[in-house]
Amino acid sequence: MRLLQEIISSHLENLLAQKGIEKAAWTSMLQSSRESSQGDITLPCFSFASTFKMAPKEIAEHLASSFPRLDALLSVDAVNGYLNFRAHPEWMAKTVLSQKIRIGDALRNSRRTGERVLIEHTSANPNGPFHVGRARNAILGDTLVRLHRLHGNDVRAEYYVDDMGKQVGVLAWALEHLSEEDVNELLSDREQPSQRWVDKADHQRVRWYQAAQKLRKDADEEKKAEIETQISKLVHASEHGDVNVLTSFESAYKPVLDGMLATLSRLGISFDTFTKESTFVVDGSVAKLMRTLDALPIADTAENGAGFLDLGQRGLKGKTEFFYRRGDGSSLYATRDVAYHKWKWSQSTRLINVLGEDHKLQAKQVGLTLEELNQQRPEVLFYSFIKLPEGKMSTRQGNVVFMDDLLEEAHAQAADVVLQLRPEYDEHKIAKIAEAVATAAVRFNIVKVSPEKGFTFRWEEALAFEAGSAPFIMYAHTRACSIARKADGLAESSNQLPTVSEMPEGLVELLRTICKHNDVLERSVREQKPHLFALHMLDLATAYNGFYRDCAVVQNGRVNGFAFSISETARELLRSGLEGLGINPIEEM
RNA sequence: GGGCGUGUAGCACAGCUGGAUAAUGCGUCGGCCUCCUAAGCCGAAGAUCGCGGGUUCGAAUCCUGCCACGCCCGCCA
Repeated sequence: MRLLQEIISSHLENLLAQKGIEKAAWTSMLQSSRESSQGDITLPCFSFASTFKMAPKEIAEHLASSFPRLDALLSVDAVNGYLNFRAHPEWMAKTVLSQKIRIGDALRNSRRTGERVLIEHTSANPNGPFHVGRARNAILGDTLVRLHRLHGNDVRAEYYVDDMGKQVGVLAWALEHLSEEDVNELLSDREQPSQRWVDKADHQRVRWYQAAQKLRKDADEEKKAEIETQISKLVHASEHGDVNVLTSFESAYKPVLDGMLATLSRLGISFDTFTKESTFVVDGSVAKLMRTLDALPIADTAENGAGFLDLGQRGLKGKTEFFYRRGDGSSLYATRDVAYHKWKWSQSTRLINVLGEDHKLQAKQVGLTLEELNQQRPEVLFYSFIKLPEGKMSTRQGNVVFMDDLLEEAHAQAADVVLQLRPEYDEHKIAKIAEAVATAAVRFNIVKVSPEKGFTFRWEEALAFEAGSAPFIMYAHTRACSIARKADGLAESSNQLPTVSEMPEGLVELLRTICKHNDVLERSVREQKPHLFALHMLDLATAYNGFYRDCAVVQNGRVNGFAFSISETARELLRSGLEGLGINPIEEM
């Protein structure tokens, strides 16, 4: 539709310039119609009233009558002060078939934009399995990665591995000091973990972590002090770049991380690069950074020698001290994050981070510090947490839904549905479809809502396979695939472009939706709003279903060439769009 | 206490760079399989856009006060 807007814009410019109205004054007002029954593009004329010295209604009428007749437009109407433009269906059909609407593709043929984007997402501490809450980051991040690729950007998906500090220290300590019996005894009051995952390292080792946390909290004072001393020693060593300790940490968390990545892999999520937090301690860049920060005008030192920046001078409200060095000289998580970001800027021209809302303050501090170092702050996509109907999702309280369990349940329920709907399919085929449907439903359920909305996880919604869900879009795609199979090898009955009067509503609506496709993708990528594209894909599927209802592509053994071309275009957009959402575009279901 | 975010039909959610009759899905009620896969299609009912004030020709959208909920306010990560 952007194309149409540009066409209208160029003609409008002449008309309005005669009245002395500059393009800048109205260009943002020329927009997609809110009231789609009235037109496709609308210009509200109210603000011209004083310049024209006419009522808005008359201005719109005047503009409508003097607007030139164009092939691209079916009508130009004035309604109550609005100037409404309706796209000509024949023009839309020609535009769609002439490939002016770029057909996106997640894997190949993308138009390159030349933009290099580094998207960091997930970066979860490798201390236990993903629950649905933590997975929102991965799903949002991976969708963003895919949409950027679909749009033609060069994208690198990066996982920042938290391989030092307290959390990994606790895990490493536990694995060394606690036996399986110790762990079982410490966690005896908890629900036993699912037998299904006993061999999966993330589910296995998290018990050591939990047991250690329990000891740190509940053991007698003497024992607690001993444990704290041992862990502190490890953490301290890691923060000073002790390679032996870091290596032992790695052997503690690596299997956990691999287990977590296996879960993500089932959802179609993968990473191009992994960068370890310790890298920047070991290579000296953190120490160098701290010296640079010391020299800043807003830097200051606390009584015990700790270093901080007074970000209040840069507009930060509330607590304004941002500590980057402890009294003992070691770095903090945030310091390393600044060093990491400096390095990231050396790798790419655009940085995007996906972070939970709890990181907002931290991200602000890091951003301000980067600006203080004459570097840009990264773009950040913040998301709110997923709650359970019973309350907050928390590993500690055992109040969680593990992604592994959700996927198993989703698969089982999807398989039931397939079996019921397609009893003729064999076991293998059912399993394949069920897996695609299950993972798609789970991803889509999360990605379709705006990230800042804190939503409550409900099984029945995550496992909905009807309209408004991923399977609805997948189903429209399988219909298009089915038509393509049927049409293969058949003779064409005609290949004429129909006239407007011959075009049914379903066809026109599909053309309209296809014309919007890349506008939505572009906006989704520019504004970091994956849900916009997800919702557009629902619209596209709905529009395709309307086309399917109104236009017979294959009839009496003959293929309508025109309708088939439109169907094929929609099929390609559905396929690539589904891939952009991380959904396997299966051809039958 | 301070900062940030959210509040839209029974439920969930879109719209928030101001524009017309507030979009969509679930649920409810009613209809459609001799016809390219009915995981579909068609129709109906259902909304004081949290509450009050302000700006404007025009406010769900901007400003302001209040209320409710979430997150943050470690020399933790």
